[in-house]
Amino acid sequence: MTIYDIAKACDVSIATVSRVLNGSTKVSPKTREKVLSAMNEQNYTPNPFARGLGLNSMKMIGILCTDVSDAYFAKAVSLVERDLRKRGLDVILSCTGNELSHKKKYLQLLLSKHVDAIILIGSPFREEMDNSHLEEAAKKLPIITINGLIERPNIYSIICDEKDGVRRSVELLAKEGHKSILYLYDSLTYSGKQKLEGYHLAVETYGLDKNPALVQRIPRTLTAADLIAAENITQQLIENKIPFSAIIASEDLLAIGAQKALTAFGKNKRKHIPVIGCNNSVLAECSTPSLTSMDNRLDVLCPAAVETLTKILTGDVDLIPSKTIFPPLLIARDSYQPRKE
Amino acid sequence: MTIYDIAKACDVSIATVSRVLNGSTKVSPKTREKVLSAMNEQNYTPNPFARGLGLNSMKMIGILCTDVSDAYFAKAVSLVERDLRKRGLDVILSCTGNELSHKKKYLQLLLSKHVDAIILIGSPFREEMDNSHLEEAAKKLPIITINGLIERPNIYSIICDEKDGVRRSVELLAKEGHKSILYLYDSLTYSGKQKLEGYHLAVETYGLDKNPALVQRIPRTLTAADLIAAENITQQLIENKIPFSAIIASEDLLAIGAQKALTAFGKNKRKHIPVIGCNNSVLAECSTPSLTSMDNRLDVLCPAAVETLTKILTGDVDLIPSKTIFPPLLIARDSYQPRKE
DNA sequence: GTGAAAGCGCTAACAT
DNA sequence: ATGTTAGCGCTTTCAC
Repeated sequence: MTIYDIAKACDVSIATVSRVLNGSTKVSPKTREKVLSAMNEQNYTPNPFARGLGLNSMKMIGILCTDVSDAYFAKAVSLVERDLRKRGLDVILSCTGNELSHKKKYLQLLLSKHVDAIILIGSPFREEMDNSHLEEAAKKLPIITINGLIERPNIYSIICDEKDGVRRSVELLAKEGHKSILYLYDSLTYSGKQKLEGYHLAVETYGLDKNPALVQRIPRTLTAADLIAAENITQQLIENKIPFSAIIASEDLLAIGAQKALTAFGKNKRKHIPVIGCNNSVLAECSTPSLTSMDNRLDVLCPAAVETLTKILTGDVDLIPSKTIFPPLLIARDSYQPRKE
Repeated sequence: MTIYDIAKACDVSIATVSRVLNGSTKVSPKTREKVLSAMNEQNYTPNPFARGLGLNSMKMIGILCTDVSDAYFAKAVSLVERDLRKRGLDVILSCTGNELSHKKKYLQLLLSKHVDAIILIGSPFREEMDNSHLEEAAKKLPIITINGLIERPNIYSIICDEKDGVRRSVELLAKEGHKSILYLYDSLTYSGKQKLEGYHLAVETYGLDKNPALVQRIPRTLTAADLIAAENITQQLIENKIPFSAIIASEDLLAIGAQKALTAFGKNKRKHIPVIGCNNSVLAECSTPSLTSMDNRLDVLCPAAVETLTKILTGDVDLIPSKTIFPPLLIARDSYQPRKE
C-alpha cells in the first residue's frame, strides 16, 4: 500500500496524494475528500522511512537519561513521553548509565539516528564534567535539559530552583530554633550542587552550626544500598555524639535511611527530629513516618520542556527562553510539619 | 556526507562502500581498509532513513507499557533497553495508560512506524479483555510479552511462575500454623490472576480459613493512593475483628500500606504478623520493617526476552520457544523470615 | 488545482 | 572483487 496505489484508485497523481497527506491548501476540497476516503478505505499509512528520507526527520525525540529504573527519572520520562506523544512526536529512549564514555557514545547514536531534538533528563552531566559533546551536538539539533543547566547556544534548560528550596527548608528549621542540621547528599550534579549551596547559604544566613560532620556525602548507586549507607552514617553520627536536631537529605531514599537510623535508636520517640527529603517520590509515602519532601515539580518542568521544544521545532527560535525556572514545593508529611506562622 | 562522497574519495563505487558498510565478505581487505578509514576521517554515518527505505527496518523495537513511572515497569524498561542497545537495537517507548482505546491506538502507531518487533511489558492486557488487536499485529511482526501470557501465533511470552510463588508463600505460612491469611491485590491482569489463583490453591490444599473478607481488592492507581487504600482496608479489618495472622499482597505498595496499619495498631509489637509483598521493588527496602517480597525475576525475564527476540529477528522461528517460564524468588527481610526447615 | 519528474541515500540484483 | 543500475515511497520544484 503506497502513495501510488492511492493515486491510481483516485485517478490523480501521487503529487496530489502527497499534498493531502501534508495538508497543503492547494487541493480542491473535492479531490481532498476523494483521496482521504480512499486512504481510509485501503487503510493506508505513509511509509515513515520514505518520508524521513525526504524530510530528514521522523518526528522523533531522543531522551537521554542515566537510568529509567530510578523513580525520579522514570517519572520524568513518563511525563515527557506523554506530552510528546500528544503532539505526534515519538520517543527514542536511551539510558546511558554514569560513564561519560557511554554518554558520549549514546549521544552520537542518537545524532546518527537523526532525531529532531534531544531531551536530557535529570542532571547527569556534572558541571565540572566535559560537556563539549553536548555543545557540539547542539550545533546540529536543539537540546533541552530538564533540571540541569547548560548555558550554551541551542541548549534550553528547564529547571527547578532547588537551591532556594533547600535554603527555605533550612530557614524553616532555623526559625524553629534548630541550630545543628544534618545534610545528607549523594552526588554533585547540577541539581546536587544547587541543593548543597542552598544549605550552605541558609547555614550562613542564620549562623547555624558549621561542624563539617554535619554535611555527609553518600556515594550514589541509585539502589537500596544508598538507603543502607545513609542509615549507617546517621547511626555513626549518633553513636559519635555529633549533635544535630534535624535532617535534610538531597534524596528521599537518603532521608528514609536516616529516619530508619533515628527510629532504631528510639530517638524519634524521645524527641522529634524533623526529617526532610527531596524529590517527593512514592518512597516518601512508604516511609514510616511518612516523609516530608521537597517536590521539584517534574509535573511542571516536563510539560514546560515539551512546550519549549514544540516552539523550537515549529516557530521562531529567537522567542524561546533559554532558561526557565520554577519554584519547588515543600510537601509536608509526618516527618516534619512546618510550624504555622 | 553520503555514500557517494566516500565512494568518490576512495575511487570505488557506492556498491563497494555499501558492502563494507554491511560487512559483506566480498571486499578485499585492502579496499575495505581504504573505505573504512575514509569513513572515519570524514566521520560519516549512514543515513538511517535511506537505509530504512531499502531494508524496511530501522532496527527499532517498540516497547509498549502502561506506565513507566511505575517502579516495576520502569525496571523492566530499563533492563530491556540496556540489552536491546547492546545488540544495536533502538527503543521506541510508548506508554499507553489503562484505556483499551489508547492501547490499540498506540499499538497502531508503533506498527505504522515499522518497528521490527514489539515488546509488551507487564501484563496490562487482561485476559478477559479483547486482545484481537495484538493478534492482528502479530501477523505483521513478532510480539514478546514480559510477564503476560498470550497464546497466539508469533506472540512469545516470557513469564514468571507467580502463581506457584504465591502458593509457596502461603504454604510456608500455613506450615508455620497460620490459618487465616489476608490477601490484598490490586488488579486482575494475567499476573494478578496468577497470584490470586496461587493463593486460592494453597488455601484449598492446607484447608485454610476461607472467609471472603480475607481477600480484598484495592483498585489500582499505581500511585501512593494505593498504599493509603491498603492501609485503610487493613485498619478496617482489624477494627471489625476479622481474624488474620499473616498478610500477603500482590504488590509491595499494598503490603507496605497493610504494614503501616499493623504498626499503627501496635499489633506488630504484641504479636508479629508476617507480611509478604510482591515485586521486590526498592519500596520493600524503604518500609519499616523492611518488607519480605516475592521477586518475579525481571532481571532474568528481560534478558531472556531480548534473547528470544534476537533469535526471532535473526534465526529460525521454528526453534523459538513460544513460552518461557522462570521460577520466582522469595527475598526474606524483616517483615517475615521463613522458619528454617 | 494538478501532474510530471527529479531527487533523497541506500540496498541488492545483475553484470563484469 | 568490483561496478552499474534499478528501485524503495515519499517530497518538492517546475510546468501546465
